[in-house]
Amino acid sequence: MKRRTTATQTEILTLLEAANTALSHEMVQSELGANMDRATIYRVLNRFCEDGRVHRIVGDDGKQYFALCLNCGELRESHTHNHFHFRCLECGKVECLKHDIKVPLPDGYTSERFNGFISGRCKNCS
Amino acid sequence: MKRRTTATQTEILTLLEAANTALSHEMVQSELGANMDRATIYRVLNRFCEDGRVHRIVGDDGKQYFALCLNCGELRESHTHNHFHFRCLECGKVECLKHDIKVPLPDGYTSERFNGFISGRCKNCS
DNA sequence: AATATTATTGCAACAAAGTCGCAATAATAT
DNA sequence: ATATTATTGCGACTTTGTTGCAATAATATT
Repeated sequence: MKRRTTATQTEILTLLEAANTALSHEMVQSELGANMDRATIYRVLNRFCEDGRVHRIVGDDGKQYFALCLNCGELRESHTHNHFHFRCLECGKVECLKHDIKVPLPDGYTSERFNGFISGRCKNCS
Repeated sequence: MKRRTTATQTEILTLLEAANTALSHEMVQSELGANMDRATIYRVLNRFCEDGRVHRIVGDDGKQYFALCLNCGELRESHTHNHFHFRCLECGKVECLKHDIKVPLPDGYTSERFNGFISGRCKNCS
């Protein structure tokens, strides 16, 4: 499946770059207008994940967030996104935290996906 | 709102104790039979959370899991559940990991909820 | 430049997770 | 034994996310 460049995809990508935070489908929708199809947004974001351009975080609200994650650029190839994400309960922003976290697993356990999430109040909102 | 003891509640509590892992609504349902009402299960579990008997974790599958968390008994009063949870992608078990994790937040940020989640393969399934 | 190929889109339908209102039931208090 | 009210069960609903299928449009082919 060779990828094609489309308007929708570039718009979403540009938005993610500009945002500098992790965005939910909802945020993308409301930024890019209601004329953009919901299913398409999901498909574009999922495609970005598959291609490793974006990583997916599941929030403690059960929703999916997507981020380019500029903080962990060097690690992107290796697909280890072992950093936390912070969601401000006030303004809703979801950002990558810088530190990489190591969690000791019991013997014989192997990790496939890391999902660290903290919510609270960001600097602006506290 | 004074609490009352009911059959449903004790059943669920007993199940959580026996399980020694975190359970989703679905797991509770399938263990305790289809005759038990879905909404009731959710309400019971939410009540347990409010009462501090159980804590809620949101999985990287977007689902809620509930655990007595025997590992962190001493901490229960303080309501700080800063430990990770591990879900085996094979057998589906969700367990509390022992270690408490400290995540450094940027200046001015305050934490309200911690949700650490790792999925992979447990000892039995790898 | 015109055509063929097929990735992507838009729409509708769907599934699953979770919540809520309301009347019926059943634990506790009187 | 009765009154009070927390809990249950049912149904309806919302939100998130996915999927099938026909239409559209980006690339490859000639």
